Amino acid sequence: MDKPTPQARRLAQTRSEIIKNARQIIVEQGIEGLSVRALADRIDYTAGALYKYFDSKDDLIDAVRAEAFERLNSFIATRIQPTGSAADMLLNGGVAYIEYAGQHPQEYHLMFGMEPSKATSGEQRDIAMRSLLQIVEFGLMQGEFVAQDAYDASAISYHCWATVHGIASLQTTILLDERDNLLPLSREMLQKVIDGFTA
Amino acid sequence: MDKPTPQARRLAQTRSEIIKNARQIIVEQGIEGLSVRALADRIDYTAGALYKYFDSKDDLIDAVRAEAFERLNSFIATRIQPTGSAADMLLNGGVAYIEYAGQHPQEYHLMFGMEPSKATSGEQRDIAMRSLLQIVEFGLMQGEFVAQDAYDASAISYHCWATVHGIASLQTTILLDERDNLLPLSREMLQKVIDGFTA
DNA sequence: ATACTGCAGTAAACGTTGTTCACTGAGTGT
DNA sequence: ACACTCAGTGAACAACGTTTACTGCAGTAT
Repeated sequence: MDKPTPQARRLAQTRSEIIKNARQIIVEQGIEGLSVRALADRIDYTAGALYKYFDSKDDLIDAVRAEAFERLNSFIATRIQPTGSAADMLLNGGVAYIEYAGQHPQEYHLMFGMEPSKATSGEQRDIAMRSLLQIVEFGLMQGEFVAQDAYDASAISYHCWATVHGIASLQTTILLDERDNLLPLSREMLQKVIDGFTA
Repeated sequence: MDKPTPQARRLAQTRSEIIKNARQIIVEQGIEGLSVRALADRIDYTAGALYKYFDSKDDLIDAVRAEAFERLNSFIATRIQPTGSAADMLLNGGVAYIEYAGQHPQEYHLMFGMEPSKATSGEQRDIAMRSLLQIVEFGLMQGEFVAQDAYDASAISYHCWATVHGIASLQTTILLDERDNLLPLSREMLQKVIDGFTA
């Protein structure tokens, strides 16, 4: 079922080529450097041609954003080994998140710096959210973490998410202090947060 | 010295009128709704006229951003009474920050959602940073807080800043959970962070 | 009073942006 | 050989940020 016809393959191929080059422009020059014409020139197309593949520039950007979320998610996944404790998974996953944001500031800004306005990328974000929630629930279930009142699993997830996101965001915009490397400090901060709900 | 001549007064007056209306457009329609022509129309000017008051649109936006920082800073200041403990100041200040961000999402996005690129607004941001650092140092000095290793005053500030910023940022973009009111939970999370470095 | 000067504001233009649309030309199925 | 689909073109559109030559008024000096 759903055998991809050759035409459909070509279409998908071109589409992903467009997305790939759009991403490269963003990485090199930031989101402001991405114009439909500049992107078309880069792949020897005409500006109008791109509208056979995307309804609008916003649509295109959202596709790039969705891909960025995928990259972020899979990078984090490589840093989490399911054998470890829930605390380790949270810590390593969070640090990976911060590290990725630091190494890909333009992509990170694309993902979180502006309102998504489309649903495609939101899906990917929800995936990340759910896996975070699963880890927390796992930790709660086997007594590694402890909840109280309104500070339940989703609240704990929210707290971790917010901490990691806050650190990553500050890191890309403001270097509050001139440290050689913020990662160890980030790890320490995250560890403190995790300690806050560890039994 | 520095008696403001009538012309200078008028110039400053018009300038602030422009900023005020730019802010209103942003609040009503978001940053995307702000065009030089739309702004000029609103105050019965011509687009070109605004360039007598600002070098560029970016310049204008940065002025709006600087004003937004001032508003945020003074709002926080009203919620901090210097008589209380350092922990209370951090908690109330942080909650005020989150509250303000929730009530003025467009302004918040303007302040932190994009790279500043200009220095005028960065100044205001540094002011907020310094007063935060002062509170932490105050708390450390009288033994209310405790530092360790690399987790010194600036690291603690950074942690608070990141937490508050992360919560505020998530709040304006993603409502992870459908809660009636996120403020109590935010307060609780912030309290936990503060507990982490309280003696 | 008169002429000069500086400056606030205008109107029109320029180049670039996102987007649309009538068209072309090559490939495919019959 | 024919018709049809469809990826891609090129010109046009309105809106954008910005610049420039110009206008007319306020204030000042003579």
